[in-house]
Amino acid sequence: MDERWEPLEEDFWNLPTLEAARHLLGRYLVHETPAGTLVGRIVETEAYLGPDDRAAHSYGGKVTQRNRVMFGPPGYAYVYFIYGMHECLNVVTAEAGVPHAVLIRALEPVASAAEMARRRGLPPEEVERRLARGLPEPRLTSGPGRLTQALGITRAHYGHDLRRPPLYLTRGEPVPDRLVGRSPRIGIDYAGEARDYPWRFFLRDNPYVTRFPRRKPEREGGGEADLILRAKR
DNA sequence: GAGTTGATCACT
DNA sequence: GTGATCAACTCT
Repeated sequence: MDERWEPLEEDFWNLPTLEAARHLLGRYLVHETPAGTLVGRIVETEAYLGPDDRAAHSYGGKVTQRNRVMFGPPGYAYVYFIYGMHECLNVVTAEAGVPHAVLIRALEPVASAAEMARRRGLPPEEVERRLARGLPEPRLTSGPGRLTQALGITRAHYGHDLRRPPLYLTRGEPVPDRLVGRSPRIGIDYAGEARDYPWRFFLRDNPYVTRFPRRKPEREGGGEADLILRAKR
């Protein structure tokens, strides 16, 4: 039998946020739409641990219209709009009152890639051909703004329970530690000391993981997800 | 390196 | 309420 499509274990939502971010890797994100069931496998995440994390929207602990769902119980969607054009999806983690969330940064397409291509403004047949040949098509779902566009996720999903259709998580294909990489988070240079926290998790050598913008790998291998430290400022 | 608009914040 | 600032990004 195929466990990939089973619901997430219910005690997943009891995990501390950094473990949740690590163990979201390999899971399937499923969106059932009239145009098809869009599915991607999570290959990159970032943890945001307010109120002490300067990069988190919940930094400082103040509840706003935008961040309020982060303060609620885990398992719900925090979708925000950024740079005037992109939507980003987070999974709320940690118990109510602890404003943590995990940003989904990249997916690997699993089903309905042609429909994802349409939504992304890419030629569906061409994309399907590439994927059928085993070639990657990162423009589909590589990046937090791209994957929401590909799966049709918007602020209309704000506060949605990610255990329920039409948008939910399943067990997917679990990932062993040796395939997990770790690094500082992307795009938060303003966040002071928090910019160096290694709270980004990704699948090693997966073509859908976003590139490293500003750091060099320090070392290789290692059983436990090993650290990649920033080179300079 | 520019684009684009909404959320937040410091004020009136 | 009003206006300034700037963002957990993407594409050229």
